[in-house]
Amino acid sequence: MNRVFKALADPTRRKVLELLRQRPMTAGELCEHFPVSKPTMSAHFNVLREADLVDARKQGTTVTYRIKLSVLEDALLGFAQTFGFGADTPPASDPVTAPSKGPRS
Amino acid sequence: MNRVFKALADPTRRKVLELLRQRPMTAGELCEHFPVSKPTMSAHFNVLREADLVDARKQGTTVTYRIKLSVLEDALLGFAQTFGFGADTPPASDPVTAPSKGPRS
DNA sequence: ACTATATTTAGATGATTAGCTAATCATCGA
DNA sequence: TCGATGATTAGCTAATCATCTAAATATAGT
Repeated sequence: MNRVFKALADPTRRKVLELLRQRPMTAGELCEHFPVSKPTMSAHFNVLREADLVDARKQGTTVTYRIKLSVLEDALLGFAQTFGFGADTPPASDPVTAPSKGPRS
Repeated sequence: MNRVFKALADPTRRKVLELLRQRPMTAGELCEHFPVSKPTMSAHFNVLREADLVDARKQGTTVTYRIKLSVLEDALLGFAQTFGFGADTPPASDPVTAPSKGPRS
């Protein structure tokens, strides 16, 4: 999950995900949307793959990237629920800070 | 919003936010929960403040940090809605990729 | 005014990151 | 088999980042 947030920290990568939300796209197709070199984009794709946010499928000479929506959803909503918003699930009762569990005072 | 995601990219800072979810805490109190030096924590607090995720209130010699839940919620759920989950709002129709607007093909 | 406490600032360092160009790999069509 | 195309790898640089120690600042209490 740390990797997911690290991946989301870069605006280029967030925009890649938004593009992939519409439809799967090849590496080259994605590259056309950004003013950076293809190797740079390839590195971004790697970060997204290592975060398990996208799936890469090679077909012939092209690689098609597809967003893994459920992974993004789990990370995002899971974190959101920790703070009590985004769903009906109550905020986590953090054992560290829960009553009479913390080492404080 | 970029600053928010940058801030969330570090696990220490995410944990600070989780601690502040329970109650406002002073800088020193927060520091006790982490195995890093106080100046390092101070830097993390700065990042969180610049992302507008926390509010710093000085009282005498101590500084009390308070989470700004609405800012976190707006960023998190706003982004989540872009992808169609987390709320009843439909996913954004990205003008860049919407039909007959993109420079593609 | 002096001292102790809470926190931040300054300055340095090692690690990571985003970016580039050039080169390589892999696949397809002729 | 060659050459073109799509994509990644290698190797580099500049910038950012997390961390540290030492010093500075600010406030409170004596």
